[in-house]
Amino acid sequence: MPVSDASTARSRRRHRTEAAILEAALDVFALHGFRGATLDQIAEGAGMSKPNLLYYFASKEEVHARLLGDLLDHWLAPLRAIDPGGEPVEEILRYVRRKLDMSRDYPRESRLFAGEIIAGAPRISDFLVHGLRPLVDETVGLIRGWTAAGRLAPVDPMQLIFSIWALTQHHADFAAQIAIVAPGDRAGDPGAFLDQLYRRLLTPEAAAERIRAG
Amino acid sequence: MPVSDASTARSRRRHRTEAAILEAALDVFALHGFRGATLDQIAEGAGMSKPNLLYYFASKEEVHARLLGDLLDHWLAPLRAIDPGGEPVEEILRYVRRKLDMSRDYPRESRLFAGEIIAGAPRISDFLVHGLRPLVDETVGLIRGWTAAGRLAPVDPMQLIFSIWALTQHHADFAAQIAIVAPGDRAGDPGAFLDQLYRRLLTPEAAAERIRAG
DNA sequence: GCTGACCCTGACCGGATGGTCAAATCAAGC
DNA sequence: GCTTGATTTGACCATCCGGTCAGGGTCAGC
Repeated sequence: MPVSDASTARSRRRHRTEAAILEAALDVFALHGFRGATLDQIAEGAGMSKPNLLYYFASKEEVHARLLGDLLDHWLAPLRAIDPGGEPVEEILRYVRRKLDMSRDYPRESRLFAGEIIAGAPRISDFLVHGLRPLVDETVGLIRGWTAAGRLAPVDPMQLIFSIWALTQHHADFAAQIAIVAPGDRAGDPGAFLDQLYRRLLTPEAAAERIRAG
Repeated sequence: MPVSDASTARSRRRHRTEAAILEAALDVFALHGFRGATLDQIAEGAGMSKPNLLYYFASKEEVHARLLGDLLDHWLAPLRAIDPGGEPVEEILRYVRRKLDMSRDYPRESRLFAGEIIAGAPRISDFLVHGLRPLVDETVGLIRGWTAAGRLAPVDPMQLIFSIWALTQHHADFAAQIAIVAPGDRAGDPGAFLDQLYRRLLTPEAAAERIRAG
């Protein structure tokens, strides 16, 4: 197992170095966007020289593409996790919670994505067209079905999805603003608020009355 | 009135040139952020040479600062327009509508602001601290009063304000994503959706009944 | 048609930026 | 300890960037 061992040890080492580069690159790209980021800054953040960084990644674009690729894999998971067989309101609330968790746990990824969209999505339009759109279409159909069955209050499904994206990503993308306007504990709990908001919006009238009567 | 005429004619001409520069600069800054924007690109967009641009503005920072200054004046207006003497739900819905109108009519300004926040708000923290925060605090107090008087369903006021910002700005900041995921008429009407959403959330009657139901 | 202030630009500068290269260093197998 | 391939970097390059400067054009007032 000499060759195999050596190769895996090397590959592990290589993997760690790449991870350090991607980590530093995420900081810089999330803060300044693709054009505003510099390889020198990324290399410094990763604790190495610029030529060494370019030994692991062929170009600035490649680093950026790798980050986006890794990110977009995660991006669709919460949408996919919606269970068509579940209770509609609870399924959507679960989706909201997952999205909010992602914003809390991966704020830089969220900002990277936001920056890319603001810049006109030049590098991720393929993902949006062939990855996100079909899944959204599917989910829109699912929501329409739920609404038609009276298990969900009648809402515009597309707008509903957009609203969830907006409300959850906001906490990551605009963290700097939130930290200034509502420093410390004054911000309240986004999770509880969103739960309340979507429960009120989505609970069908019949169910609401049943609860009222119950 | 020779001198006066000449001076106003010149000032008018100067004003037009500055406007052309700011117009082009808004395009570029909104798309690529401060660091990603270049003076050459702005000058080309404004149809002039870079040195001429720098004849009107001393530096890249000055162009950017001017854009932000002009923008931030507009930014607070909708919040200020909330009438403490009005009907709570309608006042907040009016605020939502105004914010949504701004996102529709000034999407580049919205993206400029968003990019600045994502970048850590290095150039607008003063505005956030001394302009936005006090006004938000005031509005939070107003909402608390309304809630205490039973004229508004009990909601976290700060979270309510954040949600309005998120939901309205989203349509400008993420326009590229929306255009791809829901091209053409499939997007529905954001105004109607937000109206429905906030009416359900804020109308106190619903809250009372929900509490009754326990 | 001369003057003087304003407007505009080509050429240029110093420094940053993405990327290359040859040489030095390191780690692992013998 | 020697070899070999993977890793790392200082020096360098072409280009771009923000900004300067000297000079030329424009135009209103005389």
